[in-house]
Parts: sequence; C-alpha cells; structure tokens
Amino acid sequence: MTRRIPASTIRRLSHYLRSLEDLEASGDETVSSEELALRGQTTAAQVRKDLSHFGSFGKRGLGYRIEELSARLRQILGVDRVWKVALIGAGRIGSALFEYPAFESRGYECVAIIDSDPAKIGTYWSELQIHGPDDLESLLAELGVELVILAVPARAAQEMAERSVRAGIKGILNFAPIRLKVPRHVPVEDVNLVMELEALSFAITQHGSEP
Amino acid sequence: MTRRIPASTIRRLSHYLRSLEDLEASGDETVSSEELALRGQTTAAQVRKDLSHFGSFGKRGLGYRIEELSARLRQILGVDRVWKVALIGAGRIGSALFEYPAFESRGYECVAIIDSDPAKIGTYWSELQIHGPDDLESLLAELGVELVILAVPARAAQEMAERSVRAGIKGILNFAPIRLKVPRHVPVEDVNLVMELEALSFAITQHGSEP
DNA sequence: CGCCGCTTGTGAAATCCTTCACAAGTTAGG
DNA sequence: CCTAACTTGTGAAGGATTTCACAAGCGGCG
Ligand SMILES: NC(=O)c1ccc[n+]([C@@H]2O[C@H](COP(=O)([O-])OP(=O)(O)OC[C@H]3O[C@@H](n4cnc5c(N)ncnc54)[C@H](O)[C@@H]3O)[C@@H](O)[C@H]2O)c1
Ligand SMILES: NC(=O)c1ccc[n+]([C@@H]2O[C@H](COP(=O)([O-])OP(=O)(O)OC[C@H]3O[C@@H](n4cnc5c(N)ncnc54)[C@H](O)[C@@H]3O)[C@@H](O)[C@H]2O)c1
Repeated sequence: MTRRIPASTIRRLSHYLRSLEDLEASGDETVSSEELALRGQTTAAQVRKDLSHFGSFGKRGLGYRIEELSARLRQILGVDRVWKVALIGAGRIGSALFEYPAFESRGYECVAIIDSDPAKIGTYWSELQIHGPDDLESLLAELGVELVILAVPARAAQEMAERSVRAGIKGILNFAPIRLKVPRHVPVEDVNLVMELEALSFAITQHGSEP
Repeated sequence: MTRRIPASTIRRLSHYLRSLEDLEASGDETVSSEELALRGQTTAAQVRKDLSHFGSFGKRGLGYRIEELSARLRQILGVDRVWKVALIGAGRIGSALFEYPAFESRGYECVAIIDSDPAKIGTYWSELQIHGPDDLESLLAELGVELVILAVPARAAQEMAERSVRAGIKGILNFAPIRLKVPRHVPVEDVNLVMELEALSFAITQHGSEP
C-alpha cells in the first residue's frame, strides 16, 4: 500500500492536518473527504486517494474520526515527535524564523544557532548562545541535531551544507538561492522567494495575453 | 505553441534564467540544452521541451545564444520590466523581505509599506513611510501597485487580500498559513515554512523505514 | 431485521508531464 | 560542394497523477 508517494500528496497531507486541527478545535467528531477537500482546495476523490496510499482510516457512511486521522497524519508526516533543529545564519531571515512561534509549536525545536559574524558569536537569542562555525560538526553531532535551516549567503551555503552533512544531520531547509550538492540520502527543501515572484509575474503576464 | 504550461516548467525557467545570468558573466556566447540541464538538475530533453512551449530560440548544431535566450526568458517570465510591490505587514518576516536585495535587483520595487501597528505607522523604512491600513485601497490604486506581499498574521490575511484585490492588484505572494479566497483571475503564491519542514520530516522518516 | 442514505476505498479511464528517439539545421573542414 | 560532428525541435511512447464511477460497508430507522 505504500509505494512511491507523489510530492504533491505530501503537501496536501500537511493541508489536511492543518484543517483537522481547526476542526478539532471546533468540537466536531468526524469529517468527510468532501469537507476536507473543500478546505484544502482539492477534490474528495483526491483526498481519499491521498490517504489510501497509507492505509484506510475512514468509516464508510461516516467519514473520518478527526482525532484519529490527525494523529495518523502526524505519524505519516513524521511530526509526532520533536525534531532538533540548528539554525545556521543568524541574519535577517534567520532571526525572523527563530522568533516564528509556529516553528516550535509544530515540534521543531531550535537547539543551536551558528553564525560567522564575530559581533554575533557569544551573544544570546533567548536562552541560546550563538556559536561560531568552527566547531559546527562536533556541536551538531553532540546535540543530536537532525535538521538544519540554512540561512546564510549563497556563497557560504554549499560549505555549511557539506559540514552539516558530515555532522550527521538528516535534512536541510535551504533559503540560499543555489542548488546544494549533497548525498542523495539527505533531502533538501528549497525556499526561493525570487522564484515565487517570477511564478506570479508569469501568471499575471500570461493572464493578460490569453483570456 | 503556447497552451497550458506546467507549473514545474515555470520553476525550471527561473532556474535556467539564473544559470544564464551566471554564464553571461563568464563570457561565453552560447550554451547547449545539455549544459543548461546540468546546472538545472534536469535533462537536456526537458530543457528543450520547456522552451519549445514558447517558440524555438536555438540554432541546431550550435545551441542557444546566451544573451538572446536570457532576454527571451525574462520576457516570458514577465520580468523584463519593473513590478510595483506593496508590503503589507511590517513585522519580522516583512522586514527581512524588505531588506532583501535580490528583491529590487530582480525588478520588484517596493513602493508602499502598510502595517496596523500605531507604533509603526508614520515611521520610515529607508525612504518609505509606513501607512496604516485605513486608506489601503486608494493608496495601492494611486501608486499603481500590481503585486502584494502579504506578511500579516493569519487572522488578518483574508481581509487584507480582499482589500488589495479591490484596489486592483494583480497577484499576491502570501506568507500567512491560510488558503486565501480571491477571484480566480488573481494568482496567489503561498510560502509555507511549516509545510516545507513537514515535507522534510516525511522524507527523512520514509527514508529510514524504506531503504 | 431489512432497507435507505451516506461515504469510503479503489480499479479503470483520462489527463498531464517527462523521456525517448530521430529528422533536420548548422558549422567546420577538407 | 560534400561529409562529419553537433545540437535543436518535436511527435510518439512511456510514466505519473488525477479524476471517474461504483461496489461495498456503516448507521439509523421503521
Ligand atoms: N532576507 C530575505 O528576505 C531572504 C529571503 C529569501 C532568501 N534569503 C536568503 O537567505 C540567506 C540569508 O539572507 P539574509 O537576508 O538573512 O542575509 P543576512 O546577511 O542578513 O544574514 C546572513 C547571516 O549569515 C552569516 N554568515 C555568513 N557566512 C556564514 C558562515 N559561513 N557560517 C555561518 N554564518 C554565516 C552572516 O554573519 C549573517 O548573520 C541568503 O542566502 C539569502 O539569499 C533571504
Ligand atoms: N516569522 C517567520 O519566520 C514567518 C515564516 C513564515 C510565515 N510567517 C507568517 O508571516 C506572517 C507574519 O509573520 P511575522 O513573524 O512577520 O509576524 P509579526 O507579528 O512579526 O508581524 C506581523 C505584522 O503585521 C502587522 N499587522 C497585523 N494586522 C495587520 C493588518 N490588518 N494590516 C496590516 N498590518 C497588520 C503587525 O502590526 C505586525 O507588524 C504570519 O502570517 C506568519 O504566520 C512568518
């Protein structure tokens, strides 16, 4: 039942989970694929197919038990536990991310901050002291860091990625606008603002010329 | 020749454009689909197919003239001109974005900042005075704003989106973790950090259980 | 208990996207 | 001018994902 899962399915699973958390708050017990589809900008069939990749969690005639399904989704997405994260690059985007509460409330706990700026090294963000990059490998390894958020300038990103991999981390969220070269077993998610804007301007331009 | 274009094609086009800009700097005159594929983490056939959606820009036996192709890509992506952008929400993520230089250097010019915090209204970021949300519609319309970057809390996002649309804007880059409901002709790109992290933890979890 | 209305899970069909494979241009060189 | 070496542009094939459509399970009610 669990073969190769489309990336788009995973993104939708995240959506479903958020919808379920909203529903949980509002007291309902069950939800149908129809309702979930409505909130997720997709179709009921798609919801059922997405879920069917991982098993069958619903009851015919009734729908899905909200609590049960959200627990199951958390398990599938791997967010039924706390992930230890290191932030590399304590600049503008790094500080916005560090203070973003959704971060921690979703189970991503920042346990280390690393920056190369001598003016920042040694200072504290909340309880966390900012470290220089020299002892990156041992620091990450000792703390058991699994995820790295890379928010350094593009020219430093490849090196920091390689050193993080050497420290044994398991995945990278990369904000630098370059394609990182890392071993195949280390997943990388890229966040690229300029690309998002270009997708927008394309869509707008297209729209004007083709009604 | 230009039918419905896959979203993935557009993302790759952005990549090609960045690669071409690198190549431009390094003096070469032409580039092959092979070379472009190498840099873009894709295949030569994919590059040619992507481009063929929009016409034929290469010379057989030779490849693509770098300058010409990058100009053409800029045209296709709609970045051969300056887009006027408004930033709504001058908080942590808003300020990181405002100071991000890639922004302006790629033709996205911030011409207005809007925030509801009385302590921020009236203050300046660089040359730009922060406005309150009261006169949002007239402000955006007068300035001819086409793109909005929405960086307000989730609960305020839908309202700000609707008012921006009423002001005549043409697209939204949305950082709030909700699905905006806007007219079909207004494209929205969502940036959702938590979803990216969940994709990572899924990939990692999966990897462990299925070698 | 049996029927009804509802909703899931899932093969099969349809659609969308990528890869293949090759005819046809292009340049260089003899 | 002819051939060799390259490289594009593109139908057709192949693969992946989405949509369709319906059998089958479930709860409620008479
Ligand atoms: N600011 C944004 O809105 C934004 C948006 C999208 C992407 N990005 C990307 O995110 C990255 C960071 O952007 P920023 O705006 O926060 O830049 P920034 O200059 O504000 O911060 C970068 C930080 O990284 C530190 N640094 C530099 N080299 C380092 C190294 N080798 N090891 C550890 N730390 C190092 C610097 O000291 C600085 O504190 C860049 O790649 C940028 O392109 C930024
Ligand atoms: N901080 C991050 O790293 C991060 C990452 C991803 C997404 N986000 C999302 O981006 C949005 C902003 O996050 P943030 O961390 O910058 O929050 P923030 O609280 O630092 O900033 C939000 C700003 O919006 C202003 N605001 C509130 N209501 C407004 C309204 N109606 N009109 C105009 N301005 C209004 C506030 O005064 C504040 O300045 C949120 O939706 C958040 O979920 C943040």
